Amino acid sequence: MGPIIGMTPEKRAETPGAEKFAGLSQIYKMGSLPEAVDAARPKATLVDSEPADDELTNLNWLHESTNLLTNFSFGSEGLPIVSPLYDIEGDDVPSLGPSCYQNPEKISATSKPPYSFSLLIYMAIEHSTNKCLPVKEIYSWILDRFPYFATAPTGWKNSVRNNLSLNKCFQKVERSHGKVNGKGSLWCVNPEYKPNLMQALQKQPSSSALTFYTPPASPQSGSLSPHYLSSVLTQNQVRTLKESDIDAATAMMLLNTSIEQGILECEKPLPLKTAMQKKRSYGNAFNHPSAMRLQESDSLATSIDPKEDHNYSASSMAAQRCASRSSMSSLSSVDEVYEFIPKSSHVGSDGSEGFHSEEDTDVDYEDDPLGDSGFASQACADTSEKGRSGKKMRKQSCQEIDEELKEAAGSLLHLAGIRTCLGSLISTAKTQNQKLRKK
DNA sequence: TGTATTGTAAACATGG
DNA sequence: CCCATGTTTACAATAC
Repeated sequence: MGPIIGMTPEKRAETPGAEKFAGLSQIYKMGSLPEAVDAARPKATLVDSEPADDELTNLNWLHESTNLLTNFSFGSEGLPIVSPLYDIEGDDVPSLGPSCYQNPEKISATSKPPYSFSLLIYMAIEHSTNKCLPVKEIYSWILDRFPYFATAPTGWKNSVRNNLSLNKCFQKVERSHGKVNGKGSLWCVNPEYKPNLMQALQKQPSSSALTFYTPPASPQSGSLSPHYLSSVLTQNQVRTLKESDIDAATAMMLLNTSIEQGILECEKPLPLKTAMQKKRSYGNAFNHPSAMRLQESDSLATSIDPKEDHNYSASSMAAQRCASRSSMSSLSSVDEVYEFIPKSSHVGSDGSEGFHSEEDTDVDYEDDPLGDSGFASQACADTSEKGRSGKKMRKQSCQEIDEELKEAAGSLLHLAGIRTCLGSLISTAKTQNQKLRKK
């Protein structure tokens, strides 16, 4: 492969499609997340998308994700329980300390690890509590586990950075401005590629990697159980809501995943963030056939340069996202999706295209005829406040807003691939609205 | 043999 | 200016 075509300097979420909807675009805008990861605690672990690969269509990876919530407790599978969730910063997670990491990696202290840099990075990140690490921590982790690098030429750090930059498996998350936490960004594993990384890791000769990352057998491999998934999500949600300081980035990815997963459900392509547009297609190694198949049939109307398209992640990522199976079907409404977003990350507060969340409804618009939708309710409420022109005006206004709501929500949900939810959602809301009006 | 992946090196930009 | 970080380019080695 020759030199790779230059990419646009702006790697962040600038997908035109996403820009149209500020709400979503903000949601996908990982890089701009305030307190994205610094605020993270043992947190809302990502509920990853599930590629429609045969090997990955089962819930192994999802189960693994669930296990992430429980500190990788694979004990039930008879696998060594190795909790990678020791807190690097020595926070609230019981620190097991590196001593419990006298894993086999260290045995080969002087030999080169059998892992590629991408896997090393992946392991490092996965070991972290926040599932995000600055480069320096990644260095440290690798050095700690693989002393080989202590004596290796310094070029390996360059390789690490190079890999982080180029490998689509890794996402950069900006640190929050206010926090003096060193310079540089935090790096996370792109949930989309996590299954692939795990798969790659399992293919490694090292049994330690296997015991470490091999997901347990799925209780329900093959197809998604909404209940199971719901329970996972609920667990996640509950945990999330308990945290006062929530990892917005994770929640974003969670939402991202959820919505993306819904995309496939409805087979509606969605232009999403193109944050992972990278030149050297490291991530292509993890593209699975199903994704490619979808890509072929994908009518995704992104404005990705076709030249870049085959090589970079944009379309393949979209396809891969589309390949992600999911949880959206288990969500009864948009609100359920948004419940996973920490309030701090809710959009619309800045007057952007407010796709208001439930919290708005609950707090401010209790008498909202469209209780499920703060979006319309606010407008209705405002109208009502001014509504000295009588019920007729108000009714008309609300009807108009209903229409707008349907349109807006329809567009958004259609875009998000969760349109299937819309029918029931709106009809329910409409019914409620009518009932209230009758009163 | 060609291609894809991975590793490595180096140049450069940016920011603390 | 130094250093860490991040990006980009280039090339080599390797596997398939």
